[in-house]
Formats: sequence, C-alpha cells, structure tokens
Amino acid sequence: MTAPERLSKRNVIRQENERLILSAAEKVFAEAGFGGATMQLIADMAGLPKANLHYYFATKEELYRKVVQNIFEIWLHAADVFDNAPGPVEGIGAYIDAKMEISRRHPEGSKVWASEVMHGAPVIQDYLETTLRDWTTGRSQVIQKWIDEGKMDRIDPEHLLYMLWATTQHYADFGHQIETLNGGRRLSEKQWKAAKDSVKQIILRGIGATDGLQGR
Amino acid sequence: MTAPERLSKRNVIRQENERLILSAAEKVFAEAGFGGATMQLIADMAGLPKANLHYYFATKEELYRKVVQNIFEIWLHAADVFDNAPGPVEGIGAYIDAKMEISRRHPEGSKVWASEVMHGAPVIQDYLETTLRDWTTGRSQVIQKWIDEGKMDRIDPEHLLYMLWATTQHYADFGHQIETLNGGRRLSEKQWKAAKDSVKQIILRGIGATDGLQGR
DNA sequence: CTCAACCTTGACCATATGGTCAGGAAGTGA
DNA sequence: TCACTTCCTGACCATATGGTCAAGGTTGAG
Repeated sequence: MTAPERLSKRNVIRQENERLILSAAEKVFAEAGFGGATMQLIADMAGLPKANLHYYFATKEELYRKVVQNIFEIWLHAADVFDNAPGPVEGIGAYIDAKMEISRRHPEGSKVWASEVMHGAPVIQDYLETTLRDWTTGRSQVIQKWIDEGKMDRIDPEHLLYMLWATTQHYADFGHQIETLNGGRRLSEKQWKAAKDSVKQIILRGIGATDGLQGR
Repeated sequence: MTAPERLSKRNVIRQENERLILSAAEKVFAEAGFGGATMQLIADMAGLPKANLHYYFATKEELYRKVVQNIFEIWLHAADVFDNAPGPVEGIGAYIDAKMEISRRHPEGSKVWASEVMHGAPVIQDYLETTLRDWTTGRSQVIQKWIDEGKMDRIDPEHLLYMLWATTQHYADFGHQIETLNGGRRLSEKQWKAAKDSVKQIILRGIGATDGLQGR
C-alpha cells in the first residue's frame, strides 16, 4: 500500500497516533453520524488533545474520508473468495461467511458506510461510480457464467448481490435492534452460527444451487 | 387516532402546519441525519420562519421523535397482510410487496428509522422493547405454525424476518447506491418489478414454499 | 363588537464546535 | 553538541445553531 517507511521513532509515533485516531473516529462516527460526531469526542476517545487531531488530519471531513476509505478496502478484499470458486455454493457461501464475519467483528465500519450512502454518498460518490461499479460488473459476470453453466437458476445477478449485501450488513447496521429483540443480549456463538446458516440456506436454495443442502 | 377535532380555521392551520413541518423534517433528517439536520433547514423547506417551528414543536428532539413515530406506525400497518394469510406464499409474498412499495414511495422514513437504530435507538428504545418485540413474537408464531403445518421448511423465524426487513429496506436505505450502480438513473417501473420478483422468488423458494413458483 | 386565546416572527442570546496558532518539547542527522 | 525538523498543546477565535421572547396580528365565542 504505502511505501515501507523506515521504523524511526517518529514514524512509529505517527503511525500509532493515526491508527489511534482513525479507530476512535470510526467508533464515534458510527455511533453519532458525521454531524453528531465532534472532534472533541474523538479526541477524548483516542486519549489525545483535540489540537493534536488537527495536526494529523487537517479537517473533520478529511478524517471522515479516511475512515470510509478504510472500510471500503476491507469490503473489497472480502470478495476475493468469490472469484476462484467453482460454483455458487462455494463462492456465494464463502462470501456470505466472510461478510457475516465482518458484520460481527467490525460493525462500526458497516454503520459508517451505511450512513454515508444513506446521506447520498457526499464523500465517496466517486468510489461508487468507479471501483464499486467495476466490482459489481465483474461479480455479475461470474454469476451469469454460473447461470449459463446450469449451476443455479436464472436470477438477476444485481438483485442477488443487493440481497447479499442487505442481509449480511443488516446484522451490523441493525445490530442494536437485533440485540434488543434478543432480550438485550448480544448474539451468542451459537446464534451467529444459526444466522449464517439461515442466510446461506435460504439464499443458496433460493437461487437453485441445491448442492449446498446435501453438502452439509 | 386523535380525537376528531372541529374543523375551525385554527384547527386547520395547526393541522396543516404540523403536517408541513413533519414532512420537511422527515426529508431533512433522512438526508442529513439528526446531528446534521438544522431547524433552519427544516424551516426553509417547510416555508416557515424558524421560530414558528418552535411554536409547534418545542425542541428538535420532540420533532424528531414525532417523525420516527410516524414511520413506525406505517410499518406496523404494512404487516396486516401477514396475519390472515393461509400460508407463506401469500403471507410473505404480500409482505414483501408491501414493504418494497414503502421503500419505493417512502424512502425517507426508512432512512430515518435506519439512522435511529444504527445510533443505538436513543429515542425509540422503548418502542423496540415493547411494540416491536410483541410484533416480532406474533409473526414468529405465525411462521412457526406454517412450518408445523408443513407449508415451508424448518427455518428460524426470527432470522427469516431479519432477512425480509434487510432486503426490502435495502432498496430505500441504499437507494442512492443502487441508483449509482444503475448508471445514475432511478429504477424504472420494470426494474422495480424485477426487484420485487427476485426477492420473492429467492426467499419463497429458499424457505421451501414452492407453490409460489408454479403459481405464476 | 370585544376580549381572550391562539398564531406569527424578527431580533436576540448562550453555547458548542471546527479550526488556528504560537511557542515549547522531543526526536534526528551530522 | 548543534541546527533542523517534527510533534504537541493550551488558549483563542469566528461562526453556526438550538432555543427564547416580546410585540403584533388573527380568530372566534359570547
């Protein structure tokens, strides 16, 4: 990604502080939204004086942009499983697993992304139009190939992708609602497994990739 | 709901202005989030001076609360179709249709709701714990009944409900992303139909409610 | 017609917030 | 050690925002 800098003490400090700030910012942006988040809150959460944030990130927008970019990176990599799969059972199954795992381990990022898109993507519109669009086109072609090979039903690939995104991200974005309906408790290990299995079962069977059922 | 007030000019004014303000507020809250929304913006959009908003709604929080409550009402009514359906094909099929229609006609409300829940439901936590919980329990029982009657596969009802919510609301909450991927154009009549059909096909087939396929 | 209740609004206020800056501390290469 | 760059931070500023208020207009019951 970035050039491998020397590990001088200064570089370590810089790296560490940027990480600290970005992590705090992600949490605060997720909890309060862009407008509700304050630099002071982020600073407190990072354990740094506010002026120090502005030393590393000139403006609130710049900090926010970096947070959103980070998330986007993670999501793109999650789709690597998709590509070299022989069919929908493996490809989509693994993709669901990967995205559910992100929703579980990294819900703040998902929320920031959702918030950004809901408000019209003022900051990452260009990403939507370039990177995400290309990505989507590519995966749609993979799905279309599977359809043509008779490995699944004839289903609009884009709507299938939307369904995958919606369902998996729901467990992060609406995690609070799910927890509340679960009696105020976080989902247990077992419940997460049940969630994953439900999603995979319904979707894989729903698109006619039936091997997935005998497989387990 | 409210007592049927006399139609004096005063009552008409009050009703009309409250409607105007709530409608403007919903739009602004959806676009900017609670923190990003300003009373001035809402006032401008409603075509009223800011001080007038505060005459009808004492605080920003109170106005916001009313907006969220409105949305909640609409959603609860959307589920009436669920109850008296003979089986999942009719019940869930109609529910998907109803919720997709709301996503299409009323996306702002969905966004405000999503935003509220994502931020930990600071305003409507009590609704989640009472009304929504009861609602969910009730529908889960209906689904369980269908399972016991052999009308669909053995699937965790709660996760099925989450999937229904996630998928249908995605078309409102992430409408901007979908439009961008659609070349910057809103979904056409035909595309909305394709979306509905895809969702219904995948889910109904996915839960083993196969009548739905021969049915059309 | 009268008067009280209700509606309207420009001007104003206290506060919170993003951002600046100057001056000092701490690392770094020679 | 010295000169230079990078890092740190308390104090400060301009602005935006939620909310108030007093004075004036409008409505309607008696």
